[in-house]
Amino acid sequence: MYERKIEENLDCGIYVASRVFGGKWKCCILDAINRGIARPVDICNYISEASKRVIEIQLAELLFFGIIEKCAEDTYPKKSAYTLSEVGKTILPILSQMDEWGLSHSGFIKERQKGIQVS
Amino acid sequence: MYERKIEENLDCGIYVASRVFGGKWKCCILDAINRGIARPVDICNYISEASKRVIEIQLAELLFFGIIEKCAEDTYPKKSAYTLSEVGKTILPILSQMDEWGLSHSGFIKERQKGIQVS
DNA sequence: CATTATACCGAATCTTTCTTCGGTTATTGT
DNA sequence: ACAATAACCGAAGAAAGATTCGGTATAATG
Repeated sequence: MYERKIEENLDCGIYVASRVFGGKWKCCILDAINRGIARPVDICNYISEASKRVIEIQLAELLFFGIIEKCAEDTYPKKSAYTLSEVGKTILPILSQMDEWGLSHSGFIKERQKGIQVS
Repeated sequence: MYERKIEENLDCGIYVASRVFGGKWKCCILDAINRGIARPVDICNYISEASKRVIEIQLAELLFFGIIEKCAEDTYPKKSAYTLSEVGKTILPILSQMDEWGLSHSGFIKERQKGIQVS
């Protein structure tokens, strides 16, 4: 976790949302957990492009914000297992909407990106 | 605009979405334009916390992606004016959803942030 | 009981993004 | 014509975020 130098504006809802489930991998992590991939190792394997460390950090953050829960009731796993909290589940519809939007416009965006290494 | 060193995964809808309207200020810019704040100066004043430069850059990016349009038909303004494109308008419901989510959970998040300068 | 796997953590480094600052060009208003 | 304002750009550097690497502790396995 990082020390901020510039104050945040938590009065903007969009800012709060991107604070909580923005970032490069948090959505993927939530998606994984929602699919029942509960243990850190499994999440890391599922999102193999991401570094192990960032998944650890973001799991900790999601836990901190109460978006996910760490369960002791280890049915299958050996140790840690995460599930979505009630609050966490309220994020899912937003994620699907974003995913849907992105997928239906990805061709268009890819076209624009072609031959362009900048953004 | 910045030169990327790591390739992007445009096959993930969420990634595409955050590529197009993620970032620190793009949502605010879209919100401003949606409210009829059309000219760059006015947008800068509306989002006074953001630097002028980043608004210029992100306006250019939104224009590049076809999310906004630059209009020559200057009714009121002296020079540039931006409006949401048809594609741009499809983003609005997602923004409201995010805003709504953020606002209804901001108290909770603020509480967690208290006395903590990290995230 | 030694080995292995898992869950974490800290620090250094690197990439991406944002900000600051100093420009140029063109339009507006007097 | 001349200042003032607006739009836009480039480059340097700061800040945020991600990655890499090397740890410790503890639980599972043979």
